[in-house]
Amino acid sequence: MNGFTKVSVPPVCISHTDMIIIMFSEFLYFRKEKPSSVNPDQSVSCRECVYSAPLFEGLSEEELTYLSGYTSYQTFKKGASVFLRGEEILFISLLKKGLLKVHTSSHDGKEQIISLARPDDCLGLLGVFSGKHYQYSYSALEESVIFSIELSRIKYILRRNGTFGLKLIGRISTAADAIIHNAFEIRRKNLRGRIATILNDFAGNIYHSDRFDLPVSRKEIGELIGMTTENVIRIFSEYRRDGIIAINGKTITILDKERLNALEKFG
Amino acid sequence: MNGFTKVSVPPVCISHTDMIIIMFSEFLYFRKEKPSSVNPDQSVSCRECVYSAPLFEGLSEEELTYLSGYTSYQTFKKGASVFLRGEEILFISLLKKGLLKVHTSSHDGKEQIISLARPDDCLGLLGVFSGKHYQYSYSALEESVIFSIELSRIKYILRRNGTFGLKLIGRISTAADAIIHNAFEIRRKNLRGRIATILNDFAGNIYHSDRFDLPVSRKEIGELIGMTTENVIRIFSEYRRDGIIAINGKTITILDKERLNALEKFG
DNA sequence: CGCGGCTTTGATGTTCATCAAGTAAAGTGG
DNA sequence: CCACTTTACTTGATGAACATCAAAGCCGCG
Repeated sequence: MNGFTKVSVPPVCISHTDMIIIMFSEFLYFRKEKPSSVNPDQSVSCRECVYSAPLFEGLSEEELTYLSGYTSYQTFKKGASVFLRGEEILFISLLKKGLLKVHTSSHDGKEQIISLARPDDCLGLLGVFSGKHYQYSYSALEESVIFSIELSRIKYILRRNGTFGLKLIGRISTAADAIIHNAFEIRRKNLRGRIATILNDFAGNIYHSDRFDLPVSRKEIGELIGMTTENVIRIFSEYRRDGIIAINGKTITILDKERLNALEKFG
Repeated sequence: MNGFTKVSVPPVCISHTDMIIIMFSEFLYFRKEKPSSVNPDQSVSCRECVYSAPLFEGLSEEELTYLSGYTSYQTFKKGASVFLRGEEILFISLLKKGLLKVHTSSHDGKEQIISLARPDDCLGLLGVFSGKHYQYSYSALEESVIFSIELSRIKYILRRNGTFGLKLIGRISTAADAIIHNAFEIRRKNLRGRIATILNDFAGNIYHSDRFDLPVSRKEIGELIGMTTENVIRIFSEYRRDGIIAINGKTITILDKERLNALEKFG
């Protein structure tokens, strides 16, 4: 029903003896489409990933080894679907590199983007413990690398290590709170303010540069901040005419940060 | 800074020998204003409350007894402030009876209501594990009873009982997800649909009756679903003219549920 | 009794979505 | 690789939805 089937394990992971176990685990599924491009970069390993993720600080050596034995990773090309709404959640997934959109479509077919997932974000964390299925779909906006740890193994650790639970709760809370805060902030703002907000977000929080390539279409920006494609474009054009930004296709350069900040606050 | 100071412990709780300990605990604070009316109803006890709350299912007798020793309760009159944004979170609080609004005001002074807290909801659960302070304010819309369990004691249990942690995570996830889902649903809808939604929410989820007294002003409804007071009233009037609802001051009667449902879906 | 907050209605203007139409860019199949 | 199709982008015109402003009645409260 949801497009899952077994597929070859990424080569780096196969080299772990531990990983062999996974192949026989009833919990192991991969997406029907082959991983769009398995990253051959040998510097990325599951063990290293688990060991270095801030989420797992405080776990014992033993626990880390245990988890890394049930970890795999996949690379997704730009545009590829990572998880679909309704799929069963079998992993805790950690975005290691890239950018995802978390989205859903309402019954009348209109797409809504709930949030963007950035490196070190966990995927589906909200839904994991309140339901068995993803509540939103996840799609790659850039080439993205995702580490997946079997959910049942995480739960095994959770039951034994309350401190880890506290940490995970913190993770979930922070992520959820950011989404909620954002949703209400966006709602308060007029269209000019919303565009200013998202531009500052890309420049400040995602790309850390005043010049960046938009990873999303104008339409997707509209879906993210609740406005129509046409108005996204209109306000982009307006900001360009006013010398606040420069636009070259997908490339945006912020020219007048002060006015943009003022616009973010007051529309 | 935030209006906390010691105050007499509610009588029922004082009767627990365990509770005496609380009085000397550095963690014990009560609000500066006396609890607006301490409920003398002897049928409500902290022990009973902790034992019966679904959140605590699965805890051992010992653990329950431990927690109930660090539990107190307070009654808040309609309109009273329960927690203020920015206050330190010292308790996990459980709304036992009544209705609260979870709200905040933006820097330009406009109020926004994030959600309504119903009986059995936990207060500030989102913020507890991501920060030390309440992110939103909580105010009573009806006379409300709140049980508070010392946060440090909860954490003590959490570290030792991973299953309880899993349960709490589920709680947090579910609550956060409901808020997020709601926020995006409301955003999709036009004003007519929003009013229909909130009327159905009051009738179906809160009062379980087609006839109920609105616990909020028209202004607050606007703050909750993102529209102006005037338009809330206008659409109320429109629905009354169309025979969908009857209005008598704060009393609302839903007359035509089918049309209301249709309006909720399609505006 | 008078004041302030809540409610209500009408008039007005702004903001924003929709529609339409055209250009550019990007994928697709022969 | 080119013709073809589709998708993304852009601008303008129009109207609908919604906020704002104004005015008046109502109610509770000190």
